[in-house]
Amino acid sequence: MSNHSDAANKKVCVLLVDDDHDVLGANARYLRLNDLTVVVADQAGTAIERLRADPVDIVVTDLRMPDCDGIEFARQVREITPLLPIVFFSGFATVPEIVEAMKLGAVDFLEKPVEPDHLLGKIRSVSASFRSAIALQRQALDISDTTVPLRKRVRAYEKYVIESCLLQHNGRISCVLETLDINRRTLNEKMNRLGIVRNPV
Amino acid sequence: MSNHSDAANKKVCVLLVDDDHDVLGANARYLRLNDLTVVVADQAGTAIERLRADPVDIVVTDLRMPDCDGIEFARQVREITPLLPIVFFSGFATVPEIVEAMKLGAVDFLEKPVEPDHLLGKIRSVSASFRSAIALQRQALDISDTTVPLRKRVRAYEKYVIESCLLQHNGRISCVLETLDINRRTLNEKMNRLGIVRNPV
DNA sequence: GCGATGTAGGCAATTTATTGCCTATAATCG
DNA sequence: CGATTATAGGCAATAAATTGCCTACATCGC
Repeated sequence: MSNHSDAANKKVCVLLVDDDHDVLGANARYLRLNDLTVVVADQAGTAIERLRADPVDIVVTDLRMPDCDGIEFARQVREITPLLPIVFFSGFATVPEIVEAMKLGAVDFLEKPVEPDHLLGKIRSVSASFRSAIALQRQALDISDTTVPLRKRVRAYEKYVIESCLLQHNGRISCVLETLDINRRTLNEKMNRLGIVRNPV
Repeated sequence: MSNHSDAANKKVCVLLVDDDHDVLGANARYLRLNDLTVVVADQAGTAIERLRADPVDIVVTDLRMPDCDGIEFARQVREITPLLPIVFFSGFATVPEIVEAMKLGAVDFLEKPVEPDHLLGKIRSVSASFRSAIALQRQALDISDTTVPLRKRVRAYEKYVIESCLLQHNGRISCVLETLDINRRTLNEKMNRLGIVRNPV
């Protein structure tokens, strides 16, 4: 679908999550008309599956979902892809929810109802300007108040470092070995353990 | 006094901005009792003056102020000190306000009324993470040129997480154990390995 | 003083991670 | 085609981290 190998004419691929089927359908249609690839899901579980199945460039999700709250969903997304930009929208959001979402690296927070056109603009600007140092920094440095095992945090951090490094060197393992000053066998083991997928260069 | 190390001796300096004099006074008193230096201001203009006059380590401000809104204030702060951590609090904040505040680099957003104790914990954790943030940033996020071993990065990150957590819970080991979901012996070992000093509570 | 609480650390068993050696599999080049 | 390069992974030795058990020490309230 969204083949990452050809940067020039690659379509931006959006994972759109909303439990309201009408809104979901309408937005998806509008985005597709505007030359985006759209993967839809009407709940968090499905969205995570889709995410595992197919790499996307940005996640746009409702904060309120029937099967799982958006913050928890964002955490799961972060475990799979620590770098993926997430845009939230919601009709009723509390202050801690918004703050937590932003800390989890949300790039924006829209209020319902979301204008399709506004959404499109947001997606375009985000996918264009993503990879701001601040976003990465926040994500890596954030310490939340909640109970998150140190083990888990360290794993997430390690994954993030390795993935960033991979991205930076276009998936060239030998460069990562050198940059991170690490034994090849160790890197292999870590990537397996952390579930880092090797995308073909 | 004499039982503190050099690093611990340096008091954290807080710029506290609130137009409610009673709350301002009460919070300032509480923070001072807990060994922080507090500079107060009851409006944005004065706060900016204070900021220019005297370097502070963290700004804690109301979002609503008589002479200027908090977002505009944060912009002015950013012009003077682009990296200074800002914590907002407010009773009525809109979604765009919170999002904008977080984008301007707010490190947190508290809801009024703010518990003095909660505020203290927040300030300590923020100033701690900020202190190590620069070092960590160099090691962890400056992926580009230098070869920084993954090992070293992970160590720095672990140290940073533990230290922040310690500060956030005012040095109470048992809380850290719970928050980080870690065995006591393991934490002890890690702290020794990473050279984390236990400052007396 | 005495017991309760919170903490540190020695020791040793166990688990987990690292890594060298060797082989295998693609892909690419000449 | 064969040689070269880049990579993955099995196996096993070794190194390091985790953690339970036990002891010790300080502090605090009674």
